[in-house]
Amino acid sequence: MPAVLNRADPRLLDAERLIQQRLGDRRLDFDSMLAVSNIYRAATAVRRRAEKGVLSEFGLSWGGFTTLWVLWVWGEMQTADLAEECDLSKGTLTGVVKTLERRGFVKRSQVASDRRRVTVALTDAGIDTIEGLFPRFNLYEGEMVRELSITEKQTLAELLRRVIVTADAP
Amino acid sequence: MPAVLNRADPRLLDAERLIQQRLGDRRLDFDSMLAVSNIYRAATAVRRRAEKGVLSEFGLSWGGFTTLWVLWVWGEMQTADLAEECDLSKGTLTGVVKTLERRGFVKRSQVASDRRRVTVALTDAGIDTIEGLFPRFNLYEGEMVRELSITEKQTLAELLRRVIVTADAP
DNA sequence: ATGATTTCGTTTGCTACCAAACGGACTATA
DNA sequence: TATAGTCCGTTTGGTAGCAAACGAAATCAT
Repeated sequence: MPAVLNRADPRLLDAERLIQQRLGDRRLDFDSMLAVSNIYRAATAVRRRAEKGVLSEFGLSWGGFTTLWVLWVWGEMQTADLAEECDLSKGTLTGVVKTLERRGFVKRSQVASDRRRVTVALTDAGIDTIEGLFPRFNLYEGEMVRELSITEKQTLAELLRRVIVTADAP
Repeated sequence: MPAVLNRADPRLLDAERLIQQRLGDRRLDFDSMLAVSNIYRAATAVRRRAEKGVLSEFGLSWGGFTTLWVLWVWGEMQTADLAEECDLSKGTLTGVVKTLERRGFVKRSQVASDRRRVTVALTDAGIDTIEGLFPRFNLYEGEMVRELSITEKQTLAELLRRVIVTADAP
């Protein structure tokens, strides 16, 4: 997990040796460690980059963008479905939607047939925003993986997909 | 980014078609989109799993664990170096260290030669914790990538490393 | 039907995270 | 040695994120 594990310098070997020393006889699964820690570091780097670049111009966080995007593609949704599709807890989604509502990007409506339920939909301003933003965001995504060939992007996505399935399994 | 993009069902095609429809004539870099969104989803899944499993038993967050781990491997460090190695802003690190200090895992010391500076070191309790925790955490890491061969783990780590370098570049 | 249970979204209390502002401590230039 | 500038870690103010508690609404069981 620390930055040093990915530097192409002798400290990497130092780090591995130090870790093994701390561990004594216990065995160390270095390949798994590096794979998992790189997933996390890549996600952090990619998210920070997006939020500082494209997203900040539109006053959106990563979660806010995701929510807007899902609503744009799928249209008006009930909050429970929206939370699942955005991979957020329902409590978190309440807050994200509240922020988006304050910014004027979405609106809530109560469902007549079941008054516990609430749907969320984009406003016109929300539609304008996501339509202006998404092409730029997609370019940014391309930038983030510009060192990878198409095949490598697909490999990366597929390997990650298998990790997601494993980690999400009950 | 939404969950549906990774389901092996016709909705994936629906999603791609819907997105393209919303985009009109603008081109869509689907491979990059899927690669980037899977990085983020995998990181979230893996982190959640760790925090609900291994880490919760020790009362640690992901960031708290990382900090403990770095201090264990490298020994006492100044906060600026620690923040960089843990990939956290200095403000965030202050909070994480504060929490770890409250739990009795680390202690701070002022540097005599420069009284602005502060070092952080593990306490005995912190050492016991990380020594008990790390082998379990490494097993968990193996679990998260158990569907991948050794070669695939290395490929994944290498592809991600290239993304990290790109995203971290100024 | 009515009481108990379940199912909604929201609220609450907490940690995490960042950027920017801050104040104390060092340093360089005069 | 002043004093202006720089460099520390901390604080502040904001969003994000979760789990658990909550109140209202629907449904189930009797």
